Amino acid sequence: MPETTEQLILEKAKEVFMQKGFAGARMQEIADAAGINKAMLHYYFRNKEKLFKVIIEEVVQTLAPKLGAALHGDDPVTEKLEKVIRLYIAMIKENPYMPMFLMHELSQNRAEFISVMKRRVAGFPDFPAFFMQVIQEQQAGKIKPINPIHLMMNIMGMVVFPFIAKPVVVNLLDLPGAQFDAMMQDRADIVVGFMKNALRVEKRE
Amino acid sequence: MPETTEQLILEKAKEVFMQKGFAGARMQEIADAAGINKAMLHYYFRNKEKLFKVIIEEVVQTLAPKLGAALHGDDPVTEKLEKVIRLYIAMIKENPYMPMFLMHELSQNRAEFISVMKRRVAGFPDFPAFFMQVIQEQQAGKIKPINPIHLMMNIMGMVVFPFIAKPVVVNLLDLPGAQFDAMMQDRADIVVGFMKNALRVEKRE
DNA sequence: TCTTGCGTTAACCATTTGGTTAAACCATTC
DNA sequence: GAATGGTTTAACCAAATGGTTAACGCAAGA
Repeated sequence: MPETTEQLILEKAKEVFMQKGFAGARMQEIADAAGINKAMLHYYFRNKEKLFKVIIEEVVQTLAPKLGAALHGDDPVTEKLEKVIRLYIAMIKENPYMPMFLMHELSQNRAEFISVMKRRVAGFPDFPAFFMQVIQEQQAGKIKPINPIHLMMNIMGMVVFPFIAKPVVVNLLDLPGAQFDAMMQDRADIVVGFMKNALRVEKRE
Repeated sequence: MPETTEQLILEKAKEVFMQKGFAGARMQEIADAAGINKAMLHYYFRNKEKLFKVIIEEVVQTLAPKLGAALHGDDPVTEKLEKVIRLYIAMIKENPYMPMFLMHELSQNRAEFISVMKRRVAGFPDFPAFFMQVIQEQQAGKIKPINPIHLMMNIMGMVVFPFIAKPVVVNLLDLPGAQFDAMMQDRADIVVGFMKNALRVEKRE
C-alpha cells in the first residue's frame, strides 16, 4: 500500500515538529526525513505555519476524544480517572514528545493553536458534567472533597510529568535510561493507586 | 546602585530565553530588551550558546539547593514533601516560565545542559538518603508503601503541571486567566492535602 | 595633555532558512 | 503519439539571524 507523498510529509513533519518544536524545526529537515525536495512541502502545505497547523489539528483531534470517552458515562469518579490515567499513559508511551510539544507550543500563545483548541472537536469531553459528578460523589461521602479542577490537574500532572521530565530525573538521580523506562512500566498502576488513596474517605470508627 | 551592562544582559537574556526557549530566542530581541547594541552581547558572552549556558547554570544553581534544603534534616517524610511543595510553588509563581523552560530544553538533550546538571552544585539534594527514609517510614507503617522515585514524580508533577499547562487548561475549560490564577492561590494547600491523604495509612479497626 | 584601554556603536558579513520559479517528469486521455 | 495536468526537481531569491570589525568615546593614569 503505497503512501501518498502528502501522508509521508505529515508523518515526518509530525516527528520533527514534536521533537524540536515550531521554532526549532527546519523545513529542510522535514524534507530530508521524508526523502523529498523541500519545494514539495510548500507545494502541499504552502508554508511552515500552515503545515504546523495541520499537525496541531491532528494532535488535538487525537487527544480530546480519548479524554471525552473516559469521562463519559455512569462509572464512578475513581473509575473514570483510572481510565484517563491508563489511556493517557499508554498513549504517551507511544508518543513521548506529545505532552512537551503541546505545552510548549501552547505557552507561546500561537494564535493558530488556540483557535484549533477552541473549536471543539467531536468527542470533546463534557467537563461541566464530570465536575458535577465529582461534587455529587463528594457530597455523598464517597470521595474526599477537592476542587474538581485541582483534582484533574493532579491527575494530569502525575500522568504527564514523568515523560516530559525524564531527562531531568535521569540526570538528577543518575539513573540509567533503561532503568527509568522499566520503572515506567508500573507507572499507571502507581498513579491509579495514589489517586485512589488520596480520594478514599476514612472509615468511621 | 547602577546595574552593570553584564548584569543587565543576563537579566534580559533570562527573560527571553525562558519565554521563547533557545531556538525561539533572538539575540536582537535580547539586545533590544536590554536597550543595547547587539554587539555587546557578543562582547560579553561571545555567542548565543555561551550566553545560554550561563543562564542554565544560574537556573540549576537556584533550584537544586531549594530541594536539597527541603529534603535535608530529621523531619518526617510528609513534612519534607510539604516543604518541597510550598517552596517550589512559591518560586514558580515568581518565575512561571522556569519549569517549561527547563523541561523543554532538557528534552532537546542539549549537551551543555546535561553537563551543568551533572556537576552537582553546593546544596545538591541527597536523594539516596531521602529515599532510604521513605522506605523506613513505610516499613514502620507510617506511610503507605510506594516507590520513592514514583512518589517524588507524583509530587513534582502536581507542583509543576499547572504552570506549564496553564494555557492548555484555560483553553480546554474555557476558564478566564484571572480565575485560573485565583485558583492557584490554594494550589499548595491542595497538593499538600492530596499528598498526605495518599500516603496516610488507614487506622486498623 | 597625551596615552592607554575598556566599553560601545554602526556598519557590515556569511550563513541559514523559509519560500519561489521555471523547467522537467510522467501517467492518463484523446 | 501528442496534449494535458498533476507531481517533482534543481536552482535561485530575499529576509532573518548570528556573528565580526573598525572606529569612536571617554575615563583613569602617566
